[in-house]
Parts: sequence; C-alpha cells; structure tokens
Amino acid sequence: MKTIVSQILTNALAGLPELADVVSDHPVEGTIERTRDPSHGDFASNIAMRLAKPARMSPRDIAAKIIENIATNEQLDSVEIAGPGFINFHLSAAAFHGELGTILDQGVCYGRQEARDQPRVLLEFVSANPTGPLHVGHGRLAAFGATVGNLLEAAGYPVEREYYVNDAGRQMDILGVSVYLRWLESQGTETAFPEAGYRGDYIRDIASEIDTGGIVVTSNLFDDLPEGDKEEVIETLIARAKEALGSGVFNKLRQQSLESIRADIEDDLAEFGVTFDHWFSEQSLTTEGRIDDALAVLEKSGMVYEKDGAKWFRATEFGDEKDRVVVRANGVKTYFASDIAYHFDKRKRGFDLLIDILGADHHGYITRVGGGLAAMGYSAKDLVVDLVQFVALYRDGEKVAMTTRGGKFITLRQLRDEVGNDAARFFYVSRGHDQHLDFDLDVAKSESNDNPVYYIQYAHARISNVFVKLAEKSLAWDKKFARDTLSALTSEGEKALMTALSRYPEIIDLAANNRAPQHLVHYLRDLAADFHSWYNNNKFIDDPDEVRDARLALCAATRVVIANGLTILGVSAPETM
RNA sequence: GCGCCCGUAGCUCAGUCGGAUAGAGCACCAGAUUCCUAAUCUGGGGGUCACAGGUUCGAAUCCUGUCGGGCGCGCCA
Repeated sequence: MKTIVSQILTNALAGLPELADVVSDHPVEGTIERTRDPSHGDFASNIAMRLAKPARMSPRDIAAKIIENIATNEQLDSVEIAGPGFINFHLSAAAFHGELGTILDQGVCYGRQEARDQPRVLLEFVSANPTGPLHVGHGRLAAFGATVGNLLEAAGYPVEREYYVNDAGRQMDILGVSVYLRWLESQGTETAFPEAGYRGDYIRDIASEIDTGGIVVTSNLFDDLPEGDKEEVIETLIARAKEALGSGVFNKLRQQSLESIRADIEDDLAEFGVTFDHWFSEQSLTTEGRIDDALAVLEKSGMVYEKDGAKWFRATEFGDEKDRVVVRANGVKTYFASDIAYHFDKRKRGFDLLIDILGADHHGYITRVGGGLAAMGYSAKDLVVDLVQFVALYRDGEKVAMTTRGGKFITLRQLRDEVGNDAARFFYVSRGHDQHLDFDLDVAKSESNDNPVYYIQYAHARISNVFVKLAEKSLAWDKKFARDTLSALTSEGEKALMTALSRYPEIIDLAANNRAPQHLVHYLRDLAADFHSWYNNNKFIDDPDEVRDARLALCAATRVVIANGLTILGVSAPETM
C-alpha cells in the first residue's frame, strides 16, 4: 500500500526538474512513513524537510510545489502540508477496500515478496555442541534462527538453514570416556567419575543403548591418577581408555555417543518446528582436507607467520586486538582454524551472505572470522553475526537458578512440556536478539488475557467461529461477491482494522531486513487488539446481506494476515480454542 | 584493565532512516454479557526517556563524558 504513495510522490517530483539534483540523494520510498495520529492522514512524507537544506528553500515551499504537481488519483482523497513541512496523504476508502481484496486474493502469499536469486543466504544457527541435550538458551537460538529464516524467505531470499555440529576435538573424547565410565558402572565396576566428565543422566542412557561390541572392562583406569587438576585427570583417563579399548573401539563408542546426542537434538528441534537443510560435521573439515586447504589459502595470502613453534594468523591486520593461533606448537589445529575453514567452505559452496546466529559468548569471534574471510579474498561484510543474549527464566516471580557446570539446567524439552511450543516460540522472539530475555513461565502458561499468544490466537479462532455460525444459520459467503460490497466498510473501527492489515507487508519487510522478529510479534498483538475492539462492538451476522458480506470479508482478511504472521513465527493458528 | 550489549510508567516491554502531543500489556480504579467463545471490550490515573554536555529546523533515537546493570577475555572447545 505504501507503493501507492511512493508512486504518487515520484510522479509529482518528476514534474519538478528544478529539484531533480537534490532528489537523487533521497530515495522517495525512505521518506514515507505511516502516521501515528489518524488526523495526519494515512501516510506522511518528510521529503520537503530533507530537501530544504540542499535545495536552499523552506520546507513548506517545497511541500507546496510538490503538492501542486500531484495529479488527482482515485486512491487519494487529499494531500496537505502540516507542521514543519510534512506532506500528509489521506488515501481513499477505495484504496483500503482494494487492499482488502488483495489480501483475500493472495491468501497465504499476502505479505510475501517475489522470490529472487540473489543473494543466496546461508543461515547458521543453534550449532550447540553434541555433548548433551539442548537447554533453554539454545531454545532461543532455535526459535530466533527459525523465525529469521522464515522472514528472509517471505522477503524473497533464497535461504538454506544449517547446523554446524562440533563433533571434533577434545570434548568428543571427554564424551566418549564419560559414556565408557557409565558403561563400566553398569557392568558393576566401581569408578571415580571425573569432575570434568559429562555428568548428566543422559550419559547413562547412551551407555545402555549403544552397540557395545568390542568394549571391554578395564579395572586399572583409576590407578595413580594425577592429583588436583581435573583437566589432567580427564586427559589421563581418555588416554588410558583409548589404550585399553584400542582407538578403533574407542572411536566407535565416541561416534555412537555423539550421533545419539545429535539425533536427539534433531528430534527435539523438529518437535519445536525447527528444521535444517544441512547438518554440517566439523569432522568432515578434517577428513576431507578442508582445513588444510583453507590454511594453504591463508598462508598464500601472507597473513600467517610462525612464532614459538606455532602458526599465527595476523588478525590484528583486520581489527582484532591480537593475532590468533591457527596451528599450535604441538601441531594441533585450533578451533579457530576450523571456523575459518568452515566459513571459507560456505563461500565456496556458493553462498553470498553468511548469517551466523550465535550465543552472546561468541563475541570476539566476529572480527577474527571476518578477518579470515577477508584474508582469503572474501569481503568480511558478507558475514553477519547476530549475537543472541541470554535467557533468564522466572517462576512465581523468582529467577530460576541454572548452572551448566553442575548439570542443573532446564532443558528445551522441559520448557516445551511446561509452556507448550506455541508460547515458547512466541516468547523467545518477542525481544530483539541483542536484549536479555526474561522469560516468565507463569505468563507463558496462563490461558488468560495476560498471555499475548492466546490473545492473538483467540482472534483467529473467533473469526473461524464466525464462519461456523454462518453455516449454522444456513448463510453463505462468497469472497468474489463480497468484493462488491466492501464500500459498506466505513466506520472508524473498520478503517483502523483495514489500516492495520495493510501494514503487514511493511512489517514483514522491516522484520526481515533487520532480522528483528519482535516487530512481527508486536504487530500481531496490535492487529488482534484492533480486531477484538471492532468485533466486540459489531455483531453482524444478522445484518443486511451487503453489510454482513463486507464485514465477513474484513474478518476473512484479518484471519489471513494473522495466520500468515503466526506461521512465520512458528506458532499455530487454531480454528477453535 | 579492554571489548560488546543495555538503562523508557510500580512491573514486563514497544518506539522503523532522527519527525508532529513518547505508546502497549500487566497491576490499580470504574464499567460492559437476552448476543457470531468474557481467553473479549470501554473509560481512568500513572513519565526529569539514568545523568550532563554536544550535533540541527527537530533527539528517547546520533556523538562525547559520568553513573548503574549484564556478558565476554585462553596456543579451551
């Protein structure tokens, strides 16, 4: 709908060659905004104020010239200068009725932009280590990432979703040895379970489920363990377990364990409505030589040097505070080397825009990986990292204590069981990613008017019910026929609701381009409020045919927009509640 | 110490590229149901946008500083 105004304005400016020079710096589209106060019309442009300085004219004079050049248009009722130089546009009722028709015609496609080929987006999110079940913090990454993916798709971008599985490195050995020790316990062997091992109950489950062929009992694992340092203890245990089992058997145990956890994460996310196009294995970077390839490219760039036996990347050349090691003195490649290789690989697979949605603790990583990409010939600007801040749960007004280390944390599954998928998806994206989120379990659970999820869903269910009642009264409604009756929609409440509906495409655009799903959340709440307010004051099934049909069209259009919006959020749009 | 995020009503939060009189919900107060779910609606009180400067036609929004809160710093993963 905004395009109506921008077209009118563009046409008017075309008739003012004297402003052509200064206009070119100010895209018309960007000067138009919705008005807050209905007395200011439907849209306002501040273009005259922006042009005032470069054109060396007063804003109101410019506005007057522009208005003189606006041709009469059936979509437009009137235009006026207001305040310091705003141009206010009052659109005609016909324009709003036309938009309503568009909503009904386009249905699930309303608010979506045409698919484009570029830029190809790779959206990486969650990527939690496969060392245990997802907790509530990962849930936010999942909900946020999935919703951003939906938004980008709605905005027409080709987007693929990817989960990076950190299945390499020392933590996997720790996982392997943890499972082995639990297995030993199940065989009646006493263990002194190490502090640095994974202590959760799920480790026992894995130990009892996996194929244990070839695994043997060893009783001397705990003899003469180094004292004190828990890291040394676990290293020793890993080494002894590998020796006792042989690396083949130990690897099999480790691979089964991580795959079990990874599959569990995949199930958990799928139940949460979060799915991925690719599960990318960190191990594959090594087995397929991609780390070496990337390091070779990096070395060729001249951005790698040796010091103290280690290989360092000149991260400071790219704005990092210090250079970073890529290969340690002991020959082991660092996690950072994997990250560089992984992102290099993403670009080589043909993605133009890399979006990483990571936990807030990954800050610091951005400059480094961006620097790596830049050194390898790709612009660091094509890597966008959104850091998602932490989640605090509240129950009965009290913060729920959680520590990852002590294994005392609330899992995503527990949260989903407690509040349901809809509430969880909704609340997780109700704030911007860079804001801390206080998740109030009591509000999320309440089936009452203080729960915005139910408030919005109820609007959808209420509308669905109207059509049920219609059938019960043996009345029919036809969307094509109803389009001829829309001029019956004239009240203030109807205007407000139509205005809200027409904003939907703008909201999708805004939310997608800023990766800010909270705009959609707040919009849907406002839309539901406009609907409830109007509906409560207008019972219309027994109205004359034309009025009834027009109002049914308004209901149907509202239902379309609410359903489309909720679908993007991953929240269900129920027919009854 | 350095870096990042934040500070808006009693509480939880919106506030788009700098726009017109800073908005919602909850809570509080007063009302609405012979009705197409009251999981709803109508009305009311409630603000030094942390503080101080600066930029300009215009600042909650941009810049600088101060105060307050959260998070992160590794040849860990």
